[in-house]
Amino acid sequence: MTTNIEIATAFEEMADLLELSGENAFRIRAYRNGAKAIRDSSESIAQLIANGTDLTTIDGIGSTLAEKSVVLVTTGHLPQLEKLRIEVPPTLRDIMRVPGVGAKKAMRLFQELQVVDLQSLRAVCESGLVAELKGFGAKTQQSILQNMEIAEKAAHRLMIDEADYLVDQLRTHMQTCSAVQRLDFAGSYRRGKETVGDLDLLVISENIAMVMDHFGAFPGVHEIIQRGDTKMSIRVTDSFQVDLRVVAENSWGAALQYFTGSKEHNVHIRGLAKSKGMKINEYGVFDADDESKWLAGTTEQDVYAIVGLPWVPPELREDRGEFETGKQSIWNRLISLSDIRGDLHMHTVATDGENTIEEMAEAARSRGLSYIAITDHSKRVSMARGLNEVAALAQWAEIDRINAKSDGSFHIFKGIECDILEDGRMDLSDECLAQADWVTASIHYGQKQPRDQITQRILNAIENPYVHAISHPTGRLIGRREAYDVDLSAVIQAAKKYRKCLELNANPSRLDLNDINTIAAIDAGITITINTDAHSIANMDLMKYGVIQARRAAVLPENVLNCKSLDEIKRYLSGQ
DNA sequence: GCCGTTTTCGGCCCGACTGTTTTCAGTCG
Repeated sequence: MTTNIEIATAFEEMADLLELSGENAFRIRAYRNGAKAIRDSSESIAQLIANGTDLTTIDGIGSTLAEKSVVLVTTGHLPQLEKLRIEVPPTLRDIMRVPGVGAKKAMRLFQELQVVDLQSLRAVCESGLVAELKGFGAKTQQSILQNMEIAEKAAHRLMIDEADYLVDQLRTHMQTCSAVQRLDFAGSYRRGKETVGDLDLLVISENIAMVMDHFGAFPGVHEIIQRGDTKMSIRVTDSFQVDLRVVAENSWGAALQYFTGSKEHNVHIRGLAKSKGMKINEYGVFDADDESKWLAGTTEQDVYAIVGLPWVPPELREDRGEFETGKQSIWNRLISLSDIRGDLHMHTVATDGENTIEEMAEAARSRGLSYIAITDHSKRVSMARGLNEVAALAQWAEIDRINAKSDGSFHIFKGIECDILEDGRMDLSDECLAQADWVTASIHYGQKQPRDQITQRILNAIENPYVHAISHPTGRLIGRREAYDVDLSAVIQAAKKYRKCLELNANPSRLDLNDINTIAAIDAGITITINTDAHSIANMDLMKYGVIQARRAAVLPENVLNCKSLDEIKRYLSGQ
């Protein structure tokens, strides 16, 4: 079955190839918008088509893209795309990824120097032919050569915890500059995206030169890409770009709003302003008829208020419905880290963890939690010395002894991360699982199985009366491994029917469920868990990344099982 | 190509920086 990602990818390629052909810019944008709408859709487009749903009801999909979607899903081919691929070499898209080379330059390089890919681009740069092209010049040729490495490394993005580390370093460095009056990080980092392609640093200062000098002296700086009157960009190690923007005090809110994005969110809000006779840029909100008339911009709240919106939490600024009235009343109740009362997925030295049960419990207690579940691996995960029935029962007996010594303010639940075997059975017997307080089921092996088989395995686990939750339900590892081919809507429906939980795994390399799948789960009325899957005490600090991901799906505390108090969750687990 | 509380045509977000120009095009975010 054609996935949403496959359809979106086809439309994105259409957009790129149309852009190379010099098509109308708005037509290109329509393809990109359509691709985003499909990528962001929590429902399977192929399924919608199979159900006979009219795709033009999706915002951004008109009659043309709807028809092309149907053709692609039903035949597996998109004739227009295949025709474009003949007219324009698809490998020119790689050239467009070189910073400084867009569609126009790429197409001229192709037409005048027969450049078709990065390799031939390098050749014509090194032979000096590019510098002789009208409008290119020696500097352009030189910068293309320098930037090719970045394109060859293929869009290196930082995971959210790596970005966090870099932000800390930059913040510490910039705070020692006396000219900095205020600073914050905007962009996708502020929106809490699971990976970050660059960082946007915003500063208020009256001495721009001093701030820029200080920025350029950041110890990790690799190269200064550009430096203008208000904007400067550096590259830090591993080709990662950091942008600095220095703004005046009364533009702070407008600039923070502008640079937080997303691009789609900003396009939407500026269109909204325009329809109300106003213009928004990074300096403020202005009267469209008299642009000298400044209306707002000191705070983000002011910017949103003047176009008739409440302040939008950054995590929700993706143009996924945040402008619709009716969705906004819950924003002040979005989940935050302090709502988390427990952690229901973690490992100990009994399998592949680094700490003992008591150490994990003490670490959780010191982080303000009132309960944990110890969920070591089951025997199938032999690499981690997974527990068999006897070992599991022994561990639970030990947990009973530890709990018996407790004053009752903190509780350790007897849990297991039980493998869902390749043949669809659970790794431990029902008799054993029945004695656990908490069973979370996972797939670790047979991840390449076909869709029906993988889906059926997870459905089996959901139907098992002793299983409470499914861990990392799609198995993806960000940047390393794709999700397994699972029919998640079937999983969600089953979880709904059997009142089971789905996990949002907070580990930054998992964050699984992702934001879109979490939206789908919450919309279906599923209770999720947000767990660290900690293999050490230090890993318990990863909870915040799961919470950020949940906020991106507008999750409220009542949607999350481990936001329940200890008494509440005891009642829940005893089935009352 | 999409869209509509200015609705079936005529719009579609906006500005900084660079390199190449001699007033601007291309790229980027």
